[in-house]
Amino acid sequence: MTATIQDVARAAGVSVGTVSRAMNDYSDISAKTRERILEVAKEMNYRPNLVAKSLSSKHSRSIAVILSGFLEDVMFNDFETMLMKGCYQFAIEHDLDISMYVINTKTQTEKSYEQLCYEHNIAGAVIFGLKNTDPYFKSLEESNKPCVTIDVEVGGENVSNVTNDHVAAFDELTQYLIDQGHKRIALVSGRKNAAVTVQRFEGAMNAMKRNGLELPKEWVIYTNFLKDEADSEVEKFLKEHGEAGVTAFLCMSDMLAIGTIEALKKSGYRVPDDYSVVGYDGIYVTEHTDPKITTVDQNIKDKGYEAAHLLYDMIEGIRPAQDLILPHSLVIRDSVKKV
Amino acid sequence: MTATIQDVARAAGVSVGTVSRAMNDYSDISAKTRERILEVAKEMNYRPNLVAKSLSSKHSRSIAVILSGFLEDVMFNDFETMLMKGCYQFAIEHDLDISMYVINTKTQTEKSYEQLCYEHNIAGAVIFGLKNTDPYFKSLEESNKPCVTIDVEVGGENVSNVTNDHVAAFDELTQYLIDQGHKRIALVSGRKNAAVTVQRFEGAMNAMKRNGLELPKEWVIYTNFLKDEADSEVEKFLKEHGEAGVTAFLCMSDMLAIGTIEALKKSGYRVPDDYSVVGYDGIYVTEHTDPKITTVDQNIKDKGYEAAHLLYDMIEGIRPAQDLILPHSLVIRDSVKKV
DNA sequence: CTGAAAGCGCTAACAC
DNA sequence: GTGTTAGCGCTTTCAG
Repeated sequence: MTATIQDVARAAGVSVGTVSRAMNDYSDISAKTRERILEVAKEMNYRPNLVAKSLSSKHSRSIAVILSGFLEDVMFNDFETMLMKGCYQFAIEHDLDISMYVINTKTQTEKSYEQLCYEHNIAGAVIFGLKNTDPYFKSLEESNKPCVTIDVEVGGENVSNVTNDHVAAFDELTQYLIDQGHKRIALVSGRKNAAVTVQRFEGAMNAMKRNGLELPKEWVIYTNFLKDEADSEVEKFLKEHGEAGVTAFLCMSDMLAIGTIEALKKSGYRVPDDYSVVGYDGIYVTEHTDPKITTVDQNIKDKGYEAAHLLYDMIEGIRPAQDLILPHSLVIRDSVKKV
Repeated sequence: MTATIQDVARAAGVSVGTVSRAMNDYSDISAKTRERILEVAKEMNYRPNLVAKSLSSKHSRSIAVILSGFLEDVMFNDFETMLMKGCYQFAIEHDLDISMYVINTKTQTEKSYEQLCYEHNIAGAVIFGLKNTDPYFKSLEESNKPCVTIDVEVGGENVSNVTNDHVAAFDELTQYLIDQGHKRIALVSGRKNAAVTVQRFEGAMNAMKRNGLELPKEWVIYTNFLKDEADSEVEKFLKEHGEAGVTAFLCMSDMLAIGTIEALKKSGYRVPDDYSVVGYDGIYVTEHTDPKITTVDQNIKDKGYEAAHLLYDMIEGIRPAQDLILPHSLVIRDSVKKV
């Protein structure tokens, strides 16, 4: 069995209180005793029980990454993984305890965010994958525990949002396509009412209008951000609109771009020779597809890192809840042809 | 603030002990009071504090997924994600609390597995990504907390291993390639001393020898299981050995197969027309690459599920530590040409 | 500076 | 059946 604070106190010939003071680097203890206790603790391989610690102190150095829809979604891609990496990176650098929990629409109704935090003595969480139809969406607003959402604006005293200027970014991406001479552009869209979809749509429209272009309804291809859907829907689109249709596909995510490219290849077309395709997100694989995909890089890992950072600052009272808009950058690669 | 057991007791006009009995569904309590207490608890939105619970009861319904190398490895692919999904799936179905922790070589030296469990009052863990050079590798053996490793045999009273018969599976895969008429086969290998590499190598050799084939040293391409390495190494290989070389690439993982195909395409070859390629693992993307990759499906999600299952049974004393060998299946798709 | 003691929220004997 | 009470391992007053 692992040594407890009692064991260390006994071995060092001091009280548990003193050991606690030594372990937590308090000032009201003589350097000499601290040294000695630390020595003894090390020898005994003592590790404070985090659980007891947080129970007793009522505040914890534990944060969480909460994933919504992890088990439901067919695919979980680089995006979420990179975001997690960023969070874990920050946590490890700052000696925070971090763990990942999974929720779904059902568990959200059973247990509020605050209760989840309370159950595990978690100081706060970064939440991914929340849909605007999820129960948490409203309950977060009244939460006393700080949290940071990604790309989804919830509102409330204790909730921050880390995002990008998706409107501007998608505008840039669209403009790039236009600058390359594309006038007839299909939009491969994500879930109709998702916040990110709405923003990106707005960006696309801004660019199109500015350039006097139109986006007919039938050129908008809706998906739930799933690659396979892009694949099948684009295939269908090609059959319906044929060669005379568009010259480029503007995709709301990289996964959709990958699906689109698959559909195009399957139908016997070459990218970018026959059709140009652009993605959005900047996930790892876009650098390794054929062709390499032109996309908007969201610096996803940084996004995770900054989300954890902001959460930490909120917990410590350093920064208030806020919307953090991170920079993005257009990454030009090989999936667009100048026409 | 969230209600405590005290609050519920007071509101229901009973003692905390009784509330505890009601909440935990003990038998020595009248149905009537139980009902009433549950009612009150529900109304108050009471949720027991798991932390206090495990601290007091000394056993917890919390398990963990521990990832080694999550932050170091350039890529974290479908494989680990599917494994996690399986674990979380089991946990959720069985009302276990599950969370994910990340370790690396450094943190492994600072804190043993047992200490990590102790710190968080975790009953046990499924551990992924352990390298045979990692500090945990030895320390797990003496652990009192049960754990389940994936594809890596550690040994010890409390450690199980969930794996596949990689020797047989890789033998089958190789045999398939041979059956399709391939005699000159390059092996795209993983990390030289990794357990999985050794096993797969053995499988390949078994099949080759049985068929009177040779595997010259220069046809073995070593990587660290990274796609990009496969890409660059295979490209190099093609330059060195040219057209007259091999007719097929036998890859130790799907990611390596993807990298290999990329290299082949980049060098102007078609798959499977010019070269055949097979992968191993059965990750999601192999179904959606161009061409679809012939591979060995490990049923990765099941693997995660069964790992969590076994862990649970070990914790509950239902099953002892053991090596669980799960079935695999050859999935024939489009990346191999009959020659 | 250090020890003693109360208490975090809960469980698990032990009484009655 | 139910209440009472002693901890679980730790932090944090409060004395001295």
